[in-house]
Amino acid sequence: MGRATWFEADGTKRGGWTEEEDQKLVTYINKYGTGDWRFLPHKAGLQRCGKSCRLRWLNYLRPGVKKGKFSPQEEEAIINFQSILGNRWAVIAQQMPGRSDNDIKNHWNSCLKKRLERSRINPMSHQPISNLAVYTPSLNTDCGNSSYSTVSPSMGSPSSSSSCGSASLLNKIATGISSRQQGVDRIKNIMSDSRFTSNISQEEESDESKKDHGKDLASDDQEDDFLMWDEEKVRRFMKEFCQMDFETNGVYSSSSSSPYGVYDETNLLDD
DNA sequence: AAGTGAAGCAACCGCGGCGTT
DNA sequence: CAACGCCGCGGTTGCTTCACT
Repeated sequence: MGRATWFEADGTKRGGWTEEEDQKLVTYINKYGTGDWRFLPHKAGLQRCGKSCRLRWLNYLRPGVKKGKFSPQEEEAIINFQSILGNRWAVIAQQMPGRSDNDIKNHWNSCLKKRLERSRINPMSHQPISNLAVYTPSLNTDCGNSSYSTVSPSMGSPSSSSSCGSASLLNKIATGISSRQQGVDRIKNIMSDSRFTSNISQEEESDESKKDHGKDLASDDQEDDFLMWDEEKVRRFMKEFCQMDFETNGVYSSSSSSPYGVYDETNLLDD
């Protein structure tokens, strides 16, 4: 599979990788490590750009990278994480050892997203699709559960964003703002749960006692913090999140055998 | 058996963040 | 503090394979 190979004007090779190239890259990295991607291709004897080498290594050649089909548990986990974190594939990948962000992203875009849509669940909001929500975004008056309702207010008038005529821009707006805002909204709900609030706030208190926080966990400041969470913080959150029961909006089941999360997608996975 | 569309996978592109100068 | 360059990330594209008609 993959793309046909071709050469740029400067002699850089593009497209699909050969076994020989893979071998060269693996041999070099095993010996010298990744280091500076700029010079790595030249040193490894490859006519590739550093970016291409990096991608190939991270998504395919890196030790421990898991190939093949996603298990139902993994799919469940992806849906779970996506509902909370949005399209932050790198963060999601960190929670799923062996899977690359590219792999997860591909699987979401090519399979899981469509599966949710077939089941009439909005893959952005993870809420059941209603005709009202789909066709009348500007009429949505609920408290931000729909992606549309989160896009419009923060971006000015809906017409201003759609009038640019760029599907790519609209996608960006939708995924960047709505999914993250959706995540923030959900996080706020979760954080308002006393169990979570007490657990996390205690840890925050001890971890960062030097800092003069004193902020409410559900405040706007906390939203901004959430958007910048590092791996450790996300991991901690996911740990808490996965231990919790949700009866809030019917999206989550009260229990799950999954090691990853609690999203009830049984009927979807059987699809 | 041939045609066609969907699904899956690999890789490229462009942008934003961050470190360095 | 602005300019620059590199890296990482997310979106998108292109190719192959598979399933169905």
